[in-house]
Amino acid sequence: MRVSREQAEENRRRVIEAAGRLFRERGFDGVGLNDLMGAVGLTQGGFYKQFKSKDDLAVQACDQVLADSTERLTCIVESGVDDPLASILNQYLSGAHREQIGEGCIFPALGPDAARHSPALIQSFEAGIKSYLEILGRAMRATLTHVGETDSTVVLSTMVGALMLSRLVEDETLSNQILDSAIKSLLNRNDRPEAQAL
Amino acid sequence: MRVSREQAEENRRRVIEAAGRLFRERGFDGVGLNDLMGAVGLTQGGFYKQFKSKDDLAVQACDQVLADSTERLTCIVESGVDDPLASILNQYLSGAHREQIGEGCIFPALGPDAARHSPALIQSFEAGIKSYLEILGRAMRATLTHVGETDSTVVLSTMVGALMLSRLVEDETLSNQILDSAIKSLLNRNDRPEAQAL
DNA sequence: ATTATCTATAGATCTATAGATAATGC
DNA sequence: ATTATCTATAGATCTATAGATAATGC
Repeated sequence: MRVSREQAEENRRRVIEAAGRLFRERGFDGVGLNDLMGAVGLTQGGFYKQFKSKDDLAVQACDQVLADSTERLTCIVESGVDDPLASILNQYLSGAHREQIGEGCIFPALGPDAARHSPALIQSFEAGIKSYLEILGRAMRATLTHVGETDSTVVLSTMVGALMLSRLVEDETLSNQILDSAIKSLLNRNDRPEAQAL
Repeated sequence: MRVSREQAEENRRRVIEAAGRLFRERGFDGVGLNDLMGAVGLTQGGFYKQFKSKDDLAVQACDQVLADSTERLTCIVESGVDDPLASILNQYLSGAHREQIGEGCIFPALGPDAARHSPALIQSFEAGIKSYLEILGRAMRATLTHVGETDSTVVLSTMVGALMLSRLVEDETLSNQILDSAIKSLLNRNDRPEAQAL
């Protein structure tokens, strides 16, 4: 029954990862301890030897998800691609992201849920939002044609809102329009082609 | 114990109204049948004589909330005010709206929750989104300085995303910035003062 | 007589804890 | 000997149902 200390640490890591996915898919209240432990082949009895409480795991899982997401975004910005903002928007505001809620951005998946939970969870989200804003700001500055007026908060708000709404619309034409219009709006705003054309 | 038929109908109406507030405040899973019936002074035993299931009530409550919201927005647009879009944005993206989640817009309060629930609930939200888009489109067309490029989906996405994010940020300066930048962005985009200035 | 609401409860589920088991680590 | 995980269960809570109660409505 007992496993090595490294294996136990690995199990713990895998539970946190599974929790990140399951919470995004089903919400915090939609996942029980048996689901969380069962997702990695364990039983729920050992849960409290690994975590202080379900809320404790929720915070750790969200921290992990946010760390992964911000790293992915940072990689895009630092890849040296021509238009990092366009790269980010095209990935974020895609049908693939819309369908993969369990692997997707945490804000449109759990934002309102988190706002109702423990202060620790809100603080985790707040730190994540600030990281996102910082990275988006870098992406906007790295975009050559940028004219430098739009606040990065607007970019994030539109991204998060569009993805969330796109998941509430079964009419696929409208769902795609929500995503595509957001991309176009954020890139046009950034480039201001009309103003430059005049 | 028994009350008149009109009183029963009134009780039913009040349960639906209380449900709309409680669900937005605590999420669908955060409210029990005892909370819902207790909010209007009844006991939970009578619940199933009034509603088919908790999910049935959820759909009715969301329909009611959306009907109320769209009527409020329609009133603003039809009030003949100079800039209906600005009126809507200033109300929607305000600190007051941020603090009053129980009386506020349903999308940033329950959007992700709804996406996980029954198809009936998603359809209710989808119909609400289409109504919002239609009204926002009217508001944009009624705004004199409008240049007619921005999709109403972008306006709604930014509104919903900004309000949701503002509730996840305890740093009030940033929280206000998220709201204010969204207003400014959506009005500027609509007016295009820079393009006109050239 | 009908029925809106009540009390009571079944049955499921969820978080958390207790103690047993069997493998690791000294 | 220590401990990671297991089985088992306590205690709370939640949805839903059953049957009693007392007022309405014919």
